[in-house]
Amino acid sequence: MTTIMWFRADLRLTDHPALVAAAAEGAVVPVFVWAPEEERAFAPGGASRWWLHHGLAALAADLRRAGSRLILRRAADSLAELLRLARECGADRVVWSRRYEPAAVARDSLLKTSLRAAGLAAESYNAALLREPWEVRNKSGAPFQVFTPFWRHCVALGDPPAPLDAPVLDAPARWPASLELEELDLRPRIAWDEGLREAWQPGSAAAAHRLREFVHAAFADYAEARNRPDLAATSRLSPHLHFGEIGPREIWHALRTRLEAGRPDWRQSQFVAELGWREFAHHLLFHFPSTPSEPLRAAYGRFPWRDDPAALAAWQRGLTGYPIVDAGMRELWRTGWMHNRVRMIVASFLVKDLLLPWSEGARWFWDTLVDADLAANTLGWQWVAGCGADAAPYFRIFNPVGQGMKFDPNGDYVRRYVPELARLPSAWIHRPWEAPAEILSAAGVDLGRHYPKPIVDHAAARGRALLALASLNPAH
DNA sequence: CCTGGAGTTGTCCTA
DNA sequence: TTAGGACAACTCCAG
Repeated sequence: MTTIMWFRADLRLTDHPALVAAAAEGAVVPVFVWAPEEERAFAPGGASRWWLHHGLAALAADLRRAGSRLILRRAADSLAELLRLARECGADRVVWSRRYEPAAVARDSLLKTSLRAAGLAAESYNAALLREPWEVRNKSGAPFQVFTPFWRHCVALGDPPAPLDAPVLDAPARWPASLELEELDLRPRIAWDEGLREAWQPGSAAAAHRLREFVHAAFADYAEARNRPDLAATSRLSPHLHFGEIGPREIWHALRTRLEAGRPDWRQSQFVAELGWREFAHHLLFHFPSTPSEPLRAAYGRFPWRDDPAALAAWQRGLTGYPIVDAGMRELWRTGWMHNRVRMIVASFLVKDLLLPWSEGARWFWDTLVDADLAANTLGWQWVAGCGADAAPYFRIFNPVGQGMKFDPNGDYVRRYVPELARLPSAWIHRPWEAPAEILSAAGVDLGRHYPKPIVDHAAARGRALLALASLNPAH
């Protein structure tokens, strides 16, 4: 038997049930088909394509070391391309790892039926989640919509299966033709990716390395330090997880091996709960597939969002006049990533201070994040906007000054990404418009020239947001 | 079916 | 200075 291993968001060789199934019987033809049109409204953005380019290069190298290859194709229709590939190499089976985005679910189920109708075997497997979304149900048989009971339930189900070793791959009698990686045209035409190259190394080897470093150095302090964008206290595994360069089961068992003896309660740790949020996001996306574009709470459909292209542009470029917001937006633009605490701050600012639609923020994140993930992005934005599952209460409006002083107390994060403020003392760096004139001039800052004055007054904007939110309540 | 407790990440005012 | 309560109402979920 010859099996096509259809890679998508599972760019690794370990803990890969589909690959193990493929290798168990006969030859394996590893394939990646670039078909962004099939993702509908959510084709990968620029930063994701950059990561994908390098992630595919890394996977191809891993496969070469295993005596195999990665066949690359560009197609408008994955089904037709897989059928063509099967003819070219005499394959009689196609296997893949499941995806959970609505467009992918629809495409994959149709594709499975069609492959079988064409006389090929077709099987899908779980490489991305601890549990399948349909396996997790509350006591009434419905999907969960609140995180805490969801995660309690998941943890009570016990440890997920142990990760699988990378299988031995037999080559097929004849290889189909492949494009060169450059021909997929995933890299930017103009070289804006310098910051990404400095910040990231895609690939499963780098992911494994990052996990080892994190467990060794940062896990113990994670619950506190994870909120500090000025420290390197988070795992930064999110893009690796999104592209499947490492799987959650591998993380789970690495933690178990490392921590079980000294810290038997590790399953209740904050970091493991973050894996839980990733699971919860996929659970919600699978069961509520309209949420990437529609609020889960229907009342928010009539929220009075503003239309203000100038304010949106100021937010996107990091020119709002609120240093912690601008630092975050510039970190995103430069490195393709933003610290989680700062994601909440900038999102709250867009949605509540500027009253701009959460979907605009989600769209910008989608294009600029190397870890852009439809499940996580949708949950995060709807949570901040208050219209999602387990959402923030309406009165929770982040104060960008208070958040800055609390979580970037020395201003180092702001200084790194907003260099025009670098010489301001910590006491003023999160509120330069309140600094005495002599402090500003000593720091070389001319507000309105070197750095903008605040584009909205936070106290006034907060009042406006509370009024707008109250308008959703029929009693008002 | 009913009931009651609870719900990631805040802010601001008052005593 | 600091601690505590108000800030809506609703829906989810378990018992």
